[in-house]
Amino acid sequence: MSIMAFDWRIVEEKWKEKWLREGVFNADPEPSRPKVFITFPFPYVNGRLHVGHGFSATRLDVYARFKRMQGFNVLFPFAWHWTGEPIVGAAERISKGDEKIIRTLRLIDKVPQEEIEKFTDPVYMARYYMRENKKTAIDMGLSVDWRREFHTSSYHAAFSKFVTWQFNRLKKLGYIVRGTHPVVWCPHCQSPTGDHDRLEGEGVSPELYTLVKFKCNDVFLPAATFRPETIFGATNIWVNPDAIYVEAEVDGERWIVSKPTVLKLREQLRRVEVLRELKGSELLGLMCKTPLTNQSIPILPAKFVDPESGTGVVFSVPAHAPYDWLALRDLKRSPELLKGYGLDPKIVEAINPISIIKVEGFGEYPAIEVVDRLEVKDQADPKADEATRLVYKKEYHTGVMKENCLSYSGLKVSEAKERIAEEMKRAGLADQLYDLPEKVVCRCTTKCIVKVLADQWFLKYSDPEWKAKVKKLLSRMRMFPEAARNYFFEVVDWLRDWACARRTGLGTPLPWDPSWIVETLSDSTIYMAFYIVAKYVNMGLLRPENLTEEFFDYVFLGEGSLEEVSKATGLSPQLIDEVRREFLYWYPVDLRGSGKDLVPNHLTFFLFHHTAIFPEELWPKGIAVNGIMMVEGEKMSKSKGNFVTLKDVIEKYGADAVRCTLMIAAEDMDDPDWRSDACKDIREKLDQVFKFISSVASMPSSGAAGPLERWLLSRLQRRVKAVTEALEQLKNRTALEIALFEIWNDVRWYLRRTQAPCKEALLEVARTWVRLLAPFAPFMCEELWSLLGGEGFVSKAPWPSFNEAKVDYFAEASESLVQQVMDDLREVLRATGMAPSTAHIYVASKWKWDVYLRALEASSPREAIKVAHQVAKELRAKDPKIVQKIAVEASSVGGERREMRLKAGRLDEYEVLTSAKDFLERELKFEVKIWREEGEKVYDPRGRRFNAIPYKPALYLE
RNA sequence: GCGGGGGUGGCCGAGUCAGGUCAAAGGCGCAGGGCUUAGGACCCUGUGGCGUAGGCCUGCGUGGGUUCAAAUCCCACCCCCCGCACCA
Repeated sequence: MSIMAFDWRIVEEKWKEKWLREGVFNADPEPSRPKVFITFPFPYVNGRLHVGHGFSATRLDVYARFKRMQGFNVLFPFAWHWTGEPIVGAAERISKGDEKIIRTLRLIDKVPQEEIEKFTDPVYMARYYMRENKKTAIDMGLSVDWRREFHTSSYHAAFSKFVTWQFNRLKKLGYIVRGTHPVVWCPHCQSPTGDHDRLEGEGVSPELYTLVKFKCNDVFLPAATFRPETIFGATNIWVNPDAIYVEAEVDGERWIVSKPTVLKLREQLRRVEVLRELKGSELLGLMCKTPLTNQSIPILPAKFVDPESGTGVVFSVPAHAPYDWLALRDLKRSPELLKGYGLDPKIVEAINPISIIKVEGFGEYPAIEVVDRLEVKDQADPKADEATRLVYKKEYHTGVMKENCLSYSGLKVSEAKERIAEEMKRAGLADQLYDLPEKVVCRCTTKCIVKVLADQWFLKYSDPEWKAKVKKLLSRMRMFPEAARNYFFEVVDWLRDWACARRTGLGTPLPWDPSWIVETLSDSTIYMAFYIVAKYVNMGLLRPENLTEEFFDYVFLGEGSLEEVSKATGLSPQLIDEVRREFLYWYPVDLRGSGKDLVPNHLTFFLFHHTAIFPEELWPKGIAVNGIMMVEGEKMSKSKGNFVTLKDVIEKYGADAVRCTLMIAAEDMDDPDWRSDACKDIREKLDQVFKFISSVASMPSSGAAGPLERWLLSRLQRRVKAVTEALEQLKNRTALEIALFEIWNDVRWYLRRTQAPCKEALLEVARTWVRLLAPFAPFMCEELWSLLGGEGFVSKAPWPSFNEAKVDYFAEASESLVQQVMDDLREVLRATGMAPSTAHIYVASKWKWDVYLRALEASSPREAIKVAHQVAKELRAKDPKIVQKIAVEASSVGGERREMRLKAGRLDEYEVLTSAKDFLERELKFEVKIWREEGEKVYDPRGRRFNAIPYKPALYLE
């Protein structure tokens, strides 16, 4: 093969086929070999795989390949997620001829028109993307055992049987409960409105308001509030005089609320019967009783009261709520307005704010102070919102209830709030209502409300004992990076019950109530166990009807006896036993990895379900969390049009280049950024490596091995060690940076230094290098491995092990001296601007080395100086200034370099530099003369030689 | 608001846990030179400022502090990104 002709298209095609044909990545139990079971969350099949998938999956694939080369029996399976709504939704939109989605499919996913037409069938669409994405995964070089492939939902009978077993099990264990739950709801679509289905109000979720009930004659006015603790400061009630209110029977009690409140209450499972409508103004002037304190307060008009928000009834706390103070002030300022409503201005004049909360940095009336400070004009001024937030925040965090708050006096506001709400509700003085703090509009343009769904099925993630188990697991798992562990702990604490069934979409019916479908995140928590079963299903040895409850109980949990299970399933005991043993071989999962966006949901659910169902020894061993893919510095999205599919970039740059670009983009939880320029650069770099290594293979033998070769191989060993350590920690970026760039730099320096490259040494470098790169650029490395005469596949070649015997500190120290001298010479050239004809180099005399090496051993600079002078005295050195300099120089050396110099010991600098003389002259283009400081007849017109210190020879240029 | 992660040179990004190897790895970009018919690739040099001798000054979000010594340790503050649920 010519060294110029590296066609990655041919090479990738060739090895891809070989891997598949020979089943290189198929893995079966081998009890004598240690195993590693690595899983990637199956992708959803509503579109093509993108570079984000590529990043997460390649990271795991690199680890899988690394471990495989280390001799582990590695299983890396793959499957597809069909469960959920979006595919069905997309199919519907296509049926309706939605241009937007059709254009996206055509332009981004590049789906042929005739296929798009068939996407009106969601199952067809899922099949299409499953097929396409599998091709891409293979093209990408993922080292997958494809015999275990499957997909989810009822369209895969065997998988459905598995989920049925899982959910029956969870229910039996008491982890599934029934309950009610508030959701954002579109009254038109009659379904929950998720974030992605909204025109307005992204991120808004139902908030729980307390309804404080004020009795007015024989009816109640329930005022909605986030601040029930301020009830002690209530001076009046606000209603909007122009809004329509209703008097209604609510669960047997008579309430007055704004008209839109009726629908809200009904959707929150309240029985509401409207008795009459009335205008807000009709309520003005009536007197109400405050709960707890039983004070009489009037109902007054305020324009800021929104009938759409809460109940349209607000209680006024002018001391602590800016809006209330503003509305009150507005009334005080315009008595004529009151008269218009037939109210006596004296009522308002008599109202004074009541201070009930002590707050740091504020006086009696924080609301008034903030209104004044921000110069809020009136209740219509937008600045009133800011004032409200400010007071709320400050009082919530630092406020304490004053002595006029009954038994709540002295409590922190944050505590009082909870307790008052709770106790008033219990006493029937308050109620509750969910509402949206901001407007939410459905895609269908309908304004959303909160609906409380009754009798939903929940996974009881709130269960403290369940949480405790997960925490136990978390504290002992391997976690990459370590910072993710804390994140998980927080998520576990924060997690509430999860609605685990839905009415629509693809999926597996809930076993005990088939009108529901198991929700998409809930059917994907322990399916890694199914990879073991799937192999037998795909071989035709297991059929869906064999997969009974007894079968899974036995295979996964060891429950029941072989005979019984054999009878129940109609399978041979041998087969059942084989599956059981295979399961026990591969389980538990050693590593599962994905983006950090899956931490608060999928990855945590994965842990929950494992602790619920499996015995401790089968709980997962490790999780890897990575960052979120960016594209050219921006978040990737189909709507933005910056969506990068793996298929496209693999076709353009080749899988090896794509893999390396992704792997060098980020590690740990940092967000990788896809830049096509970077990929182009990597492509060129790989081509260059290929060219070099293939040239080594065809190089005529030459040059004997000497110090330079020892240096090269010593460096190589350091690289081996560093790459291995990085890969163990999934530090892909670090590992590839060393494997691709640092080794390249070493080789370059070697080739520059030597006039006669040594083939043996270069072959050793090449053979090692190819294996270090193989997890990252497997296609190219297979090709190179075979060019170098390597045995079998590089994918299964032994990983280079660090050979300490080849680390040569002396060679490395010598080489660093040469580099130091060259740098110093250049520095002088730069500073003086001269073009010398000769450079004289003077190496330090022996006694200076004695001083230097002793100073180098010292533990601190102070110590180094002390030791240096001591040694110098013993040696009767005359120049304390140079001794000082040696000590300072020695103590400024640290880390790896210090270790190297200590281990190298004394260098014969004269010898080293003499052998590098030709090199220096060649590089610097002037004559180089090397002298010993203590030599005779030394040419040294400026007496420079006395400045020489170890590793820093003195220089004289002329 | 709560929680998680961050702020380093033109850019990306190591270094921070165990203070001195740090004007700060590596990559990209840029500039000069070499090679070449030319361009690309490749190789060399430079890339904070100053400097006719290998040095000095300034510097790692801001302001203090500890230390012989701080990007690294302590305190306070500012800023940025990402989650916050029925959704894959």
